Amino acid sequence: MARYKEDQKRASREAILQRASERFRREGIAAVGVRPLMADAGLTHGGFYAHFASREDLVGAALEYAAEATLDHFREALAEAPEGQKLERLISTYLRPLHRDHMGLGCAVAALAPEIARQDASTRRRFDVRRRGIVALIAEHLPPGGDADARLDRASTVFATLMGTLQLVRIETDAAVVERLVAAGREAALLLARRPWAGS
Amino acid sequence: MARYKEDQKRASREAILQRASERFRREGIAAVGVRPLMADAGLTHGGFYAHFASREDLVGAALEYAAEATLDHFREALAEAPEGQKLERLISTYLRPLHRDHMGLGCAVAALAPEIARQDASTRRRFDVRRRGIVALIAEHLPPGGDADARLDRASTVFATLMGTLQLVRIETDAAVVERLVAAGREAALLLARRPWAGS
DNA sequence: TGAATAATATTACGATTGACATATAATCTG
DNA sequence: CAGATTATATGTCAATCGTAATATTATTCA
Repeated sequence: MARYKEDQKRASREAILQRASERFRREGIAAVGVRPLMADAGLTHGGFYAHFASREDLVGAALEYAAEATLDHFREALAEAPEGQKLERLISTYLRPLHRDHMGLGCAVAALAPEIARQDASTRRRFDVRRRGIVALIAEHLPPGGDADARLDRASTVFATLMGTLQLVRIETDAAVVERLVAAGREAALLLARRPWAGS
Repeated sequence: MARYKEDQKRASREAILQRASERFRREGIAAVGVRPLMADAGLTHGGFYAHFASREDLVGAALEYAAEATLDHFREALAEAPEGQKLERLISTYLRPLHRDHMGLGCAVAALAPEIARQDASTRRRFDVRRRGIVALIAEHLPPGGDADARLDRASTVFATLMGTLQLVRIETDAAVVERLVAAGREAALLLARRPWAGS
């Protein structure tokens, strides 16, 4: 049944997705064509349509892939943090220079949010499920209290602050200002996360 | 000296910039070519290089233009607000549906932050001056107290939260979730802006 | 071994890209 | 009106785009 080494096709698809998710984040979705992408994955462009129905389809799949990778990455960072410092670790990890300087390997929302907003609703929905995963991860590590919805709402604001700060920092050209922005962003995120719940 | 109606060239340049700043925000910088852009401005593509040294040069100028327009827009919104409600008005204006639904006319940072981050440092610097203007505008309307740097730092966190929230909302496909995100974002921005200054 | 099939390569399509050289048309000076 | 000059238009360049049809290579079953 299976000609070629088994899993050959799956491995190729995985390679394409891995490269696409990285290059989309680093260079932007619109800036990366099918041909250079396939070449980067060690293939020629002709075979592309054996793996994806269209470029649009690849974009959706690559966004899923990137979000999944981001989620795994932060889950690992959380697992390594001592109990009681999970939230600080998450925030520090998100804002650290390593993350800022490698857009291609970091948070897909921070790297692509406006471009994702321009995609069709169907593509956006493919990504959105995973984005909520990141918010849920933050919600899990908020101080106890509040109902599930309130916790998700608050986690969203923490995430918005972190993501917004990271994007501002990536634009900033003055290194001293970068330091101050990061410190202020971290402090703000912690404040939002730790304030008392509803009726004090 | 002046052949053609005077200011003809200036008017053309202005038209190109106006269209470019809008289409870049709506469609993304990488997605808009010189030719369709010139056609949109009622000109043909050949004359482009009489106005700009290169596409890259246009990008920088259009980013300046967009940031300037955004700044004017929010200055007007602030002028209309009654004293003592300036800050709420700024936050509400930033997060209202009109702004969310018209990316081409809204905040250039929210529409283009990651793409701006990918530009050369020189292009980034052209934009960054204006971005700080928006932050300064927020800083002016924070509660009294704190030194100038502290006020700018705090204003940056408020802006990061607003911008991050707007981007998340633009991705979200569920209308009910959008409402909740906006409410939570507004509340968070106000909280960050109004917390007491020194210790405690 | 040879036929069947699956994965990838080759080649090509029309359309579009940024850039530029040259031609046209519109305006003012004399 | 004549002539100089300026703004825009036309046409072209190689390169690249997404997509697809077809050819080639690699693998396994009979």
